[in-house]
Amino acid sequence: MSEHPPFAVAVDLAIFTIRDGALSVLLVERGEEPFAGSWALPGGFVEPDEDAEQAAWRELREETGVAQFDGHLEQLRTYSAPDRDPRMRVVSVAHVALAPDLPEPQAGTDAADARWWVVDDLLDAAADAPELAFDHHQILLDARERVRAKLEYTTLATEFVSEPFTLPELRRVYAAVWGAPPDLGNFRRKVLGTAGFVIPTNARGEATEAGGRRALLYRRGPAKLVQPPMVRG
Amino acid sequence: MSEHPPFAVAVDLAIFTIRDGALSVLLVERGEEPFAGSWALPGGFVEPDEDAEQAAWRELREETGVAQFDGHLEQLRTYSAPDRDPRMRVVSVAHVALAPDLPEPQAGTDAADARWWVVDDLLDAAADAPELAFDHHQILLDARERVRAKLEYTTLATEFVSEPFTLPELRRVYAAVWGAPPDLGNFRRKVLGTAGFVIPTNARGEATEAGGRRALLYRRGPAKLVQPPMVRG
DNA sequence: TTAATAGTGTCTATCAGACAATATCTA
DNA sequence: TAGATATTGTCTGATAGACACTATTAA
Repeated sequence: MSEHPPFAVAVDLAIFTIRDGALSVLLVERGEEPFAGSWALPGGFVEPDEDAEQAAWRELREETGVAQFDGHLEQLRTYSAPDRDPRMRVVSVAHVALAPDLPEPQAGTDAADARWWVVDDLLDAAADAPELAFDHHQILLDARERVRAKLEYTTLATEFVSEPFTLPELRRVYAAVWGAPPDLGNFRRKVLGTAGFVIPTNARGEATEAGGRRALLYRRGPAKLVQPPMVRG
Repeated sequence: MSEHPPFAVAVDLAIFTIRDGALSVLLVERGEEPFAGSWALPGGFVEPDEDAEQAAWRELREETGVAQFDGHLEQLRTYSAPDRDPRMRVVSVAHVALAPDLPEPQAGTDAADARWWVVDDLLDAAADAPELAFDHHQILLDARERVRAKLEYTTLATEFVSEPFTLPELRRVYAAVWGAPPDLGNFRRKVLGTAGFVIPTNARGEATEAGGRRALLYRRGPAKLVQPPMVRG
């Protein structure tokens, strides 16, 4: 057995939400070197008495400023290229978080600024999109693909909406993540035909200024999987 | 930003193959503390100049004794409980590897012994199944589930057979991983109906002592996904 | 009344599940 | 020829895709 050189272990988070109909991610502007002034995924080092998931939950609360975060968090994968951090050897356990529309974030102690970005603007080459620090561009790519894929075969989309919610709201989640809305009738058939996807209530949603029929309200059901999967348009 | 305490970063491997019709995994008997005498997944520490995947490939070659390993390797997930190694803080990036029937392994420098185990015997409570070291029972559980799931929507099963192979051979891979064989006719229709899953050759397989028609031989195709997925029996 | 949004119904091509029939091989 | 294995064919119920139609609401 060889020696085991010292590493630092960090967590990075791709925190997604739907804002104005677009899949958005929280970025922080780094206040310190390396990459001072660059935008990066929020994250931090794992403490001696916690595992990576606990560290991710802690960072999530710190960065969003939400004490009672009720969204979804899961491990994505680990990034460990030797030169990914110029300071020293840092291995990052990346995570993906989903949440209903969150408030504008507060800049943390080590971040100069923090704001929501439209994911497609960051990844699909928009004019004013910043380069991301470290390997965070790749992490964000992988994270978006994870979310896109999971909407197909899980009920994870409900984590993007606050309860109670309407089916048109839920459908707009799919539209935002996939880039195009699934067929209206087929979408309703799939969601309502999957036992435990949503639980109906008797209430109806708010009236909008534009008019139109008021939609029925639902809550999240216990089902986690959708089988057979929905197909990406 | 807080301090970043030193960690050791390791890789552990769940190396799967099909032996005698059963999904099998390579375990090593530990020769050193902690868990001396216990069986464990092969693994080792990440070196300063390599990333986790390179370390996994290196360990794979060392443990299987195969210089030219032509199977599949992918990252599973990272295990980081603070007390998972009693010596010190070790974070392990677990990987899954698939390969056609491999030779009996040689015990490495730090392993007292190495052998193949039937996975279901280890996980589904057989009488003589050993307790695994560290959190390797959980890792093996997660690894098996990853393989089971990926057979549904990918062509990964072909990584378990040597080229050229027959469809009955490929079907026995599904039987071993899922516990029951998929329907004969429907399986053939699915495999042959998925463009690029397998590439036909003109040759036929060897004759068996039991007799019977000789099966046609195929090679792996370029397709990686199966859509819609096969359904687990 | 009109425009906008929500919800329901229907037709059809496709396909998975089940299972039967035929072909080819060795002993 | 008999037994074993491989390959092909067929019937049917379920369902996804496409799209038309009805219902409800605000301006």
